[in-house]
Amino acid sequence: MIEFSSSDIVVSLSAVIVSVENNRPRILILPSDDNKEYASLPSGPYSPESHRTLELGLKAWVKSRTGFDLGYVEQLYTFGNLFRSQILEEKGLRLLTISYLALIHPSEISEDYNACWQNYYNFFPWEDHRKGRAASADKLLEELYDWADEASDRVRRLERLERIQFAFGGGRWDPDRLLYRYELLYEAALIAEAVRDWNAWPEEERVRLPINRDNPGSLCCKVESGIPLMYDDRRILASAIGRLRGKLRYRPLVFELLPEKFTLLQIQNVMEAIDGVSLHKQNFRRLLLAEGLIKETGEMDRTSLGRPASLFRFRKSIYMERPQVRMGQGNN
Amino acid sequence: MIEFSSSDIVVSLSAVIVSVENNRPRILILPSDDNKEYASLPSGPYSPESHRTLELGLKAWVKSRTGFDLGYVEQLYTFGNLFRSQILEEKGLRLLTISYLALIHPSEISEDYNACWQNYYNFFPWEDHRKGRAASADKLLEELYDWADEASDRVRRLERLERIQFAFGGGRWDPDRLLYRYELLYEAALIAEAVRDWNAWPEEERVRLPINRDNPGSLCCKVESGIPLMYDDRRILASAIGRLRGKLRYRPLVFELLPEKFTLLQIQNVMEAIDGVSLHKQNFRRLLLAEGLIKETGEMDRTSLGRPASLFRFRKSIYMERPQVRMGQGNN
DNA sequence: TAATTTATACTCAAACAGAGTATAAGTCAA
DNA sequence: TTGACTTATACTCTGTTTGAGTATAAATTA
Repeated sequence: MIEFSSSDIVVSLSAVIVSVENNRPRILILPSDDNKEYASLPSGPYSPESHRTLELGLKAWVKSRTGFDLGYVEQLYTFGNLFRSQILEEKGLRLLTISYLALIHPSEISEDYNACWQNYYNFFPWEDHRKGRAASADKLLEELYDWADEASDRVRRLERLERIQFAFGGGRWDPDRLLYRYELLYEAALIAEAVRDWNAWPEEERVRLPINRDNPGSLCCKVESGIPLMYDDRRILASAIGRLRGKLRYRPLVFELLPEKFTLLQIQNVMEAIDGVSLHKQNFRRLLLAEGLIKETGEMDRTSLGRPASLFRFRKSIYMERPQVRMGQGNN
Repeated sequence: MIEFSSSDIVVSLSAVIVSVENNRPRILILPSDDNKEYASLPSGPYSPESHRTLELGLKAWVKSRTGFDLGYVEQLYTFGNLFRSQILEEKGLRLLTISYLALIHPSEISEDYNACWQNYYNFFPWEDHRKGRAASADKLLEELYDWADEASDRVRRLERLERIQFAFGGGRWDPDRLLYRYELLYEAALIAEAVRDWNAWPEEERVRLPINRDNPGSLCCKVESGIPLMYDDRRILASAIGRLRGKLRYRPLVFELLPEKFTLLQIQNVMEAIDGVSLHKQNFRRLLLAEGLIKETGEMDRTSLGRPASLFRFRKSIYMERPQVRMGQGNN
């Protein structure tokens, strides 16, 4: 029926584990140790003999390594292309990685385990527009225009300009296009991994040779384009955050990142942290209340400055009826 | 580094290959032969030694088997849970399936290869609401209410009713919830596969025991709930069509299913075929023209009855700038 | 020539999104 | 105790989008 063996394939599960603390969106990483130059995403083997489903396997593995019970878990993408792990490929093995997005509820987070959380904007500094357009976004944009000018002919140049426009410029900044931006930057060799991987790729598949104009001949990334990760882990991270941002807009996932009771501002802060944009407070409030997804508890939050805010709770019962959590745009 | 072997895993690539012909949305299937009771999706091995990427592997395999060059290809989901292939599991192997959605451009379709196309509403008869709400949707809804009544307690019953409401009833029919509906029907044992798989599952994981009230004791599905497929192929199909419907709303994928030049009605017909709903013609026109994704050719279509329609062409150049292809709702 | 069919233009009202003003209810520091 | 500051919440205004419908144009066929 299926006439092949797959002993030359190694299957792993990688997880992008997200939580939000104090307006900082963070992910769990395994820090680089002496042997490794790069940090990596938590990644474990897939053991069909001990787990009925992929997701259960992932949860069990994460639990055993970090002690965290994952809340929301969603499969993202399966990577199986060549040039992902040189070590395995030298042994004639192909690495197949099934990536997951997972959210951790604040109640799960114990103080004694604070080692490996990293603000994810460390990996995508151009993505945080909460205090106005990120400076690095504009710097990268300049670099991208240089890249467009290097195109071999006019059509190709225009195509590059169009992609740049779609990713970074034009009308409104779209947080959901994170992955698209990352891939464009990679292609333009403005991402450290692109430089690192340059030699591994066959000649005809290589991205632009990164040339530092100030120091011709050297391979380097001039601008702050974030911290690199192991293998293609930063790409996986990009797809996870992009997906999270998109999904937040039409499914009530925020509550997975909020305590049992919360104020409207807390919801807004989590949304803003993840999206990297700031929202119009009054309109955000209007939308949230119109949704009917939350219910007033009658209690007040007195921990913060200013007029106390009502505490709300998520109405799980109505979860399914109203899938939309729309959002406003723009600063106050 | 990754300390495990995966010789007990078998990896396959499955494809849901879609085209639209004459207002009928179709998929490619491998018909059941003498050995098999069920038809299945085209599915091939993943051979890392011969293909650089998963997608290239899929394309090559489909090309060799069917002669089709796939246009748009998108990875969907990777299935790796237990109870997917009894045959392999008896040998101690786990089947890992990476599923894909692929679209075939009409120009690719040769007349001599017409064997294996099937209208996908044959598998989801409750999904076609182009001529008003599908009769089978209402029949299934009745069955689902019976299922809700069978719940062990009040809370569980209300939860079921809520899910039923979300899937089938309430305000507006949402074509994007196809997968959700399929999974609900499966759980309520209204899908033939649920009955077929019933014995394979461990006791505590089983879905409802399907009882035909008219003929107590027998396992059966009373209503027309579509043609079953091999393994969990119909679930894969459901996720593919659901995804296609969703994506069509915010990416200009329709053009992958249309000839080089087309009338506005042709676009609408393809959209309606895939979504299974009918749209307001004038509003659809307004939206399409506002998008700027299409350009008039100046030519007219004289092949159909009535006033000739302008022929348009897809403006690829602007592809990236305007990702949205919104749609109106409702009948004329 | 009239009935039929499809295309296309235009109107109208309700709902919604973006932006802002106004006011309430707390804290904190002088 | 007052006034500056901070946050919450209510409400307004306007332009856009959406859903639904009317009107007219341009072809075919009986």
